[in-house]
Amino acid sequence: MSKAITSRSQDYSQWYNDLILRGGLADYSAVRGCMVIKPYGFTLWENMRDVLDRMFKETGHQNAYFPLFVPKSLFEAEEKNAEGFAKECAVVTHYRLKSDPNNKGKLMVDPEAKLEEELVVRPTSEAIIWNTYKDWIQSYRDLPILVNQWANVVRWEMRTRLFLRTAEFLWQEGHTAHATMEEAVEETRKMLDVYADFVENYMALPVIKGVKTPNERFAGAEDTYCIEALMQDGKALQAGTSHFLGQNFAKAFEVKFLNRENKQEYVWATSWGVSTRLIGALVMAHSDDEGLVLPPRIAPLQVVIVPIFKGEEQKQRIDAKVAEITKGLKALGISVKYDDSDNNRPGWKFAEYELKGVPVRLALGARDLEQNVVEVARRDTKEKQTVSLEGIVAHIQQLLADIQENMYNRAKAFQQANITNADTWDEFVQVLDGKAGFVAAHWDGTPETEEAIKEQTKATIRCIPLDNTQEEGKCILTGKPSKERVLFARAY
RNA sequence: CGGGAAGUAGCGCAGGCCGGUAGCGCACCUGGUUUGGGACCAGGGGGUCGCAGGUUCGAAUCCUGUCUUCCCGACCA
Repeated sequence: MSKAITSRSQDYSQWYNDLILRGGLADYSAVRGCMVIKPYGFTLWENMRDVLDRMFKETGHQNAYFPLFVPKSLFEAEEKNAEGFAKECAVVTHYRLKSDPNNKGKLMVDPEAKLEEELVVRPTSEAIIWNTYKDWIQSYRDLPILVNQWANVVRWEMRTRLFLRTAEFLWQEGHTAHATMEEAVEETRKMLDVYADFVENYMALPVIKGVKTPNERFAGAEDTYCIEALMQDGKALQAGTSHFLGQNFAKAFEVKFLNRENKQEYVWATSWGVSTRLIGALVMAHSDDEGLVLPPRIAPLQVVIVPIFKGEEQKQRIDAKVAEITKGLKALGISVKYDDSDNNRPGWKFAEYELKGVPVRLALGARDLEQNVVEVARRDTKEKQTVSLEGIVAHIQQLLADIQENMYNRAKAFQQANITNADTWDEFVQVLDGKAGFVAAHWDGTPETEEAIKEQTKATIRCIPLDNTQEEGKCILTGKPSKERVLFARAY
């Protein structure tokens, strides 16, 4: 393994790839656009998943599972949704292979095993789920339905990037059904808040909650809410979405319920999701030129202990002390690894665990034992401190909390410093090409203007912030009147 | 899907123009010495040269196709 990873200033994209691969999160696979998530990366995902799953359950949701395959006729029922995804769908057309008579030892698709109806590999599950909900819902007493599923989906992307955009990815998709519009809207907003809470408090990543413009809206939704995060290179990344689907799917799939007045009504719907893309966001937001920097609350490994010793006698004394510390940490639910492997020396281990983003590293040697201290290094600031072994467990617990907070504060300061107002077209372009980040500017509210700005600058409207201050202004492109600024950025 | 680059041992690369015994560094294995920021010595193992065709007495090398990855565009979470 060579020493250095590509630095951010040298090549940001390569830096990102290096971190994923060398940090042990994922690998490329033999399948185009699909990656292998390695144990270290998957543990990270599991940690994120566990927290979210708990949050979903606390807000009244239950998990269920729906098929991977969606019959084409169901898929196309909600036209806007179908059209939106049509270009990137994998389709199953046959159900059998056979030996190739012209090519010994090889297989071919059996032309006689063509499916009556093609199956779309789900790019999202609204269709199959709403087709199912039709059977679950008769009266208002059956509502609401609050269901989430953890699943894989496939979107046949032209250009893929590890975690950010892969052909297959893991996610969760919540699909809820409600008796009233108000309740569905409330659900949409509630889950957006859950996402923001999770991303900010567990991933230490500040986000802006907003609503998408019609151009950026989910296909088939009435309103798409989002949380937008800012990466270190000044590009924005959509970290989660929550959709108010109105009655679009209920109408497409004839899902009606009998209300208290004994009248048939269409059901109101929401859907919401976050994906393994969040891992990409995490990497790009916090990490540095030495490797990953992972927030303690979701890090696969929170503490690593490296022994430094001469001879077996010293090693045994260190082992005994480490066992004590480890026991104390585990009792507090802190994950810890004692790396006493003999094939690498301490310096190598230091570099390795920095690359992997382990929040806290302890180095314990004979000298430390004599003085009853230990060297504590924190990954976020790379500071090293010699700390008394008395109360070390409590110290580490506090340090993990400090790191979590510091990472959030640092990212928050970066985000705040990179939201720039622009009042003229020149200013707008200058900011985008210079410091980048979010540009808060007036827009006349038309899709045409949004499209024109996108064509000229590659910047899109990331969102209209929910808590937006209202102020009179003029559209930076057309000069037409506007009542509020919207957030533009170049985005992943 | 267009434009560029690349694929040779687990990783990073040389060899390729000019066809003729497949190499180097790191990693790995064994033994020993080591251990406070990517250790050292000695010995050793490992490769259908991405894959499939073709040219040739002979192909990592030449030709054709194909797959995968990276970078840049159009499309998207």
